[in-house]
Amino acid sequence: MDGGWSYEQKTLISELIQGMDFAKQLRVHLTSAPSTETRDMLMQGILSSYEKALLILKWSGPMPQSQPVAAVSGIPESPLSVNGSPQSDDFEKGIGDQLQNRDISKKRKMMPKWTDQVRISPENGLEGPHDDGYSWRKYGQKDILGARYPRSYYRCTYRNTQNCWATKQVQRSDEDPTVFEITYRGTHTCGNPGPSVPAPVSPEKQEQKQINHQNNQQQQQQSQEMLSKFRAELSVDTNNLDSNEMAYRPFSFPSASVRLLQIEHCNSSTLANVNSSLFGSFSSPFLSPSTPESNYFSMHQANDIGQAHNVQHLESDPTEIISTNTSSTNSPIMDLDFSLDQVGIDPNFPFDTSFFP
DNA sequence: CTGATTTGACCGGT
DNA sequence: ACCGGTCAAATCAG
Repeated sequence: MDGGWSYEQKTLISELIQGMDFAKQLRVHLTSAPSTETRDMLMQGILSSYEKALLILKWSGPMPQSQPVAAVSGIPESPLSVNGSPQSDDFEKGIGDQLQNRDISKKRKMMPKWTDQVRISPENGLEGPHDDGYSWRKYGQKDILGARYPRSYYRCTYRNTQNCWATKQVQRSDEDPTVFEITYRGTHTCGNPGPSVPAPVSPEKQEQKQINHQNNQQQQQQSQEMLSKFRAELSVDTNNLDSNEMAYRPFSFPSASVRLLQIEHCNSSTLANVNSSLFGSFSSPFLSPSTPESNYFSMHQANDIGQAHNVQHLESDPTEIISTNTSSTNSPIMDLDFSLDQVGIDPNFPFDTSFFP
């Protein structure tokens, strides 16, 4: 925390340098040799370098003072944010060993949480069979006070088998039924990113179906209308894409929805985690070019990541997308206690904290 | 038959 | 006490 460079810091620097080096090589490669293998290899190198670096940052005493606010530079509208509380205590307790029921709820509470608002304009549609690669299992539905539509709860299918605690909630906006609000909580620790997985059924799709059946007739009509429109093609809103991002995108996508991604609550650790998620999502197309369901992020150039009004562009199924946290199975990166700002990582640079063996 | 969804009960936090 | 989130038995679907 003080004075000269510790071993960790040196390693950190070296990792970052290495990562940058890999990135440079990759750039060269992208412009010259289209060898997929080399590209992937370089990408792996980049990812692992950054991951190591991040880990080091985490374990070598993140916060200078007890005011994480400074690190995050403030998340104004975040209600739950910025409490300098020493959360890592319980958190790490939970991580290493078996999950005790009491800890779980605590742990969940401090899981990273972000909300993704998906709007579908009437002209647009959604084509459903989209999937972020994760498979979700619905475990509940609730009528929410003051909300016209019920909220659905999903958890990762591999919760039991792989101890993956990622969950999401889907809530249709009452004012604008074309808007779905998807709240993701926790990162996937299952190794089931599933670009290769055929994408089971999109839960929200079903929800729409279900809503059609359940709610009153007006809503039914509305929903059906929507469904059919969803099936039509989505238009791509490129308003928020900056040219950089465009250049990064290796492929075009046939349909897309515009999604507003806002990080809802976070303390510093959460924020960092979310950021890694964002990057992970963004980079996924690079890792698996064969996947048509990749996610695209357009980070809205925020000097202050804390503001985090990011826009993600993806294809299809507006209610399904995103999430994509990328955690590799034993990535303690979950609990990073720093802001990427600090280390000066270019938010535009796509990288993925996950790598699949 | 197996796995996913539904839905009322339950539980914990406020 | 209320409300949101989760559980789990019943039900459904492939």
